[in-house]
Parts: sequence; C-alpha cells; structure tokens
Amino acid sequence: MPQTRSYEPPPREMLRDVCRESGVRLTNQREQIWDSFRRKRRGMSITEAVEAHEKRGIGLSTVYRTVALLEELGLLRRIHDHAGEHRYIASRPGHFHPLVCRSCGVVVEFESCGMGPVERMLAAETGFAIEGHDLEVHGRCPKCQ
Amino acid sequence: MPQTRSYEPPPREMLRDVCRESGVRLTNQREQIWDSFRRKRRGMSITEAVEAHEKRGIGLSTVYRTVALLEELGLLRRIHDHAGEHRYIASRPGHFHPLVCRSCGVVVEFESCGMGPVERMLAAETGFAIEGHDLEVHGRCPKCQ
DNA sequence: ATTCAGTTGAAAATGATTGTCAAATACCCC
DNA sequence: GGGGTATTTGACAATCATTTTCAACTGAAT
Ligand SMILES: [Mn+2]
Ligand SMILES: [Mn+2]
Ligand SMILES: [Zn+2]
Ligand SMILES: [Zn+2]
Repeated sequence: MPQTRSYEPPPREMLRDVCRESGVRLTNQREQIWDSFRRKRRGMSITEAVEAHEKRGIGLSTVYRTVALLEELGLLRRIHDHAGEHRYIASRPGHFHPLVCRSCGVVVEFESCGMGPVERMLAAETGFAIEGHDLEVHGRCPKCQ
Repeated sequence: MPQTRSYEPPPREMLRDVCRESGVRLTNQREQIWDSFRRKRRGMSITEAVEAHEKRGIGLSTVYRTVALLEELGLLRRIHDHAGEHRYIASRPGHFHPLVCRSCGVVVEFESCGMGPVERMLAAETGFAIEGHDLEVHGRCPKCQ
C-alpha cells in the first residue's frame, strides 16, 4: 500500500551534507542551481535551467555539469513531462517515484510502489536477476481536473 | 501476478495492417525500417538506426520521421538503456512493459504489472485522476549473470 | 595566509534534430 | 493496367543541444 508524501522540497542543507559525504565541493553555483530546482514544483528541463541561470551569470556548461552531478548524488530525479521530454525535480536520495500532472506538471512523490512481488515473479519466470525499476505515474492533479 | 512473454518480435504483417487502419501509406522505407527494428532484440537508438539505413540509401530525415510515426502507431516502444539513453524496440500496440538487461540490452516484455491497486490508492490519497503509468524493470538476463 | 586540486565560463567543436522543397511514389479511381 | 493526386522521400541547410577546451578562479584543507 503506497505511502504518499505531498511534495515539499527537500531541505536546503541537504546539498551541503551530501557534498561533504561524497567529497565534492560546495560552490556558490551549485547552491544556486539546486535552490532553483527546489523552488520549482514542476522541475525544469536542462534548457530551462540554462536559460534561468545565464541571467544570473552562471555559465551553460556549469548548468549541464551540475545537473549531471546532482542527479548522480540523488538530489535531482529525472522525469518525463506530458510531451515525453526530460525534466528534473529536486528530490531526496532514495526510492521514490513521481506522480506527474499531465496538465500543469506538478509532481508528488510516493514511496511504496508494490513492485516487490512483481519483481520476484518476473525473476522466476524469466531467469533475470532483477536490479531495479523505473516507474512514473501520470494523471491530473485536483486543480487541473 | 505478471504474465511474461519471452520476447518474440511482432509479426511482419502488423505494419501493413496498422497502416491500413490509420490511413498511412505503406512505403518501402517504412517496411525496411520496421523490419530492422524487428530483427534487433535490443532495439536501436535513433542514431544507430540512421547509421544502419544510410548504408541502404534511406535518408536520415526519413529515419527520424519513421521512428516518430511508428512510435505513434504503437509499433515501437521507447526504452532507456543502461546508460539512460533512449532506444526503441519493435512492439505490439498495447499495455506492455520492458524488462531490460543492463549488460547486453536484450528486452523481454511483460503485461501485468500489478499497478491497478497502487493507482487506486494513489488516487485516493492525492486526489489525482490517474491516467496511466510508465514502468521499466532492469536487471541481468540469464546469459549475462 | 598559502596552497592546490577541483571548479568555472567563454568560446569553439561537435553532435543531434528539424525544416525546405523538388523529385519520386503509393494508392485511389477509372 | 494506366493516369491523377496527395503523401512521402532525400539532399542539403538551418537550427538547436551537448561536450570539449583551457586559462582563470575558488573552496577548503593546512
Ligand atoms: Mn527518457
Ligand atoms: Mn519502487
Ligand atoms: Zn495539474
Ligand atoms: Zn543480458
């Protein structure tokens, strides 16, 4: 049974902590970029992020590099918008899945997806060693219905 | 409980039929491109498909246009390979999900994913009207373990 | 304060995707 | 089987997205 968390952005200091742990430097640019994702409940495509930051004087390569880094650190999660394009949302590291509104793009994350039994059955039937899954649910949020 | 189908490519004549129904012309190029996807159990990225067909004199724009068309018709399904890149596999139209080998890329499709109850629970907890989901399972095929 | 590996940004290089348009062709109707 | 026509194709150019390069800069450890 899924445990839903209404979407609230991960705490600001999480970047600081994760950088420490993983021996990566906490720079001004990384903080600004992470913050801008935290503030957008719909996430941004890389192109939108580049655009949003060149105004502030952050270089395009830095945006590309930082999005890749934050994704590796588990602080950004990649989702598909209604048009199938990649967008990124700020997220805590861990096993969460996005529920995405096809109309306004707002994202709610949820944790338990019920895939355990399905994976065991798949393993038994196919001989695959299952290592993980990607799951995304789409619909319309209450406001957009 | 998931019903697994070991991956066998959809029948050749399916393109013909789907084209008829949807009032789209069956061209030589479309047949060749669809066939080449049917023959690859791991699918191809668009770039690989372009490369494979320029040898045979099929233009690059045609490959792009055809992949988009076949995806719309439900004859190609987009998946993510181990590196997160988009690849396309030949597939029947309908509700199937890919189980992808992270090592060799081979794909097995399965049908029942157990998402019904999860979606009902999500709807109840979030107020979203659920419209669908994307699911992909990753692991290692028997040969690759 | 000093040091230095890690990070940044401008610019160029590369790669991927889309647009244009004249020529070719699938398929409908005789 | 042979036109007639809207669709489709392919060369090429234009555009857009991503990666590389490298000198200057800076976070953080000492
Ligand atoms: Mn994708
Ligand atoms: Mn899960
Ligand atoms: Zn909405
Ligand atoms: Zn394999």
